[in-house]
Amino acid sequence: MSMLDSNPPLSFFDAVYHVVKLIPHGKVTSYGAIAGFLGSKGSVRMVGWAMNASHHSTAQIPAHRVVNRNGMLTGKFHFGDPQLMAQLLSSEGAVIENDRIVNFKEMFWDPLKEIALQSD
DNA sequence: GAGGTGACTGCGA
DNA sequence: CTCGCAGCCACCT
Repeated sequence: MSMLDSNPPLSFFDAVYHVVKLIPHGKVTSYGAIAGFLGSKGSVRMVGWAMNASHHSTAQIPAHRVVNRNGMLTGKFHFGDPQLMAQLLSSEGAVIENDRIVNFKEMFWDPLKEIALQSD
């Protein structure tokens, strides 16, 4: 079968998209948190790569809610307009200052913890 | 089939 | 404080 015909149960990208779509409004998370939730803490790069491909996905991915561990808007240049990411986050209650979420700690949403609590 | 790439992270100097 | 390096793995050429 060709690689285009591959039909895995759930690709790594899809898993990332699933987690990102679970991020509540007004909350944000980090690449490392997502990678840790997926069980591959070392795959943080792949998470970012998945977000890059999120544009290719038809589903709406709130990629603006994913930032690095410092709460910095590292991927803001991938939204077409560099200000869009900060604008979206700002509209959700985030305080952006110098391309960084000042209240990042307050808005941080850890899927590994939050989802685990919801699961049971 | 093999090599290059990356929206990250942690540690060392 | 800043800067550099290694690790990790799926996707693309």
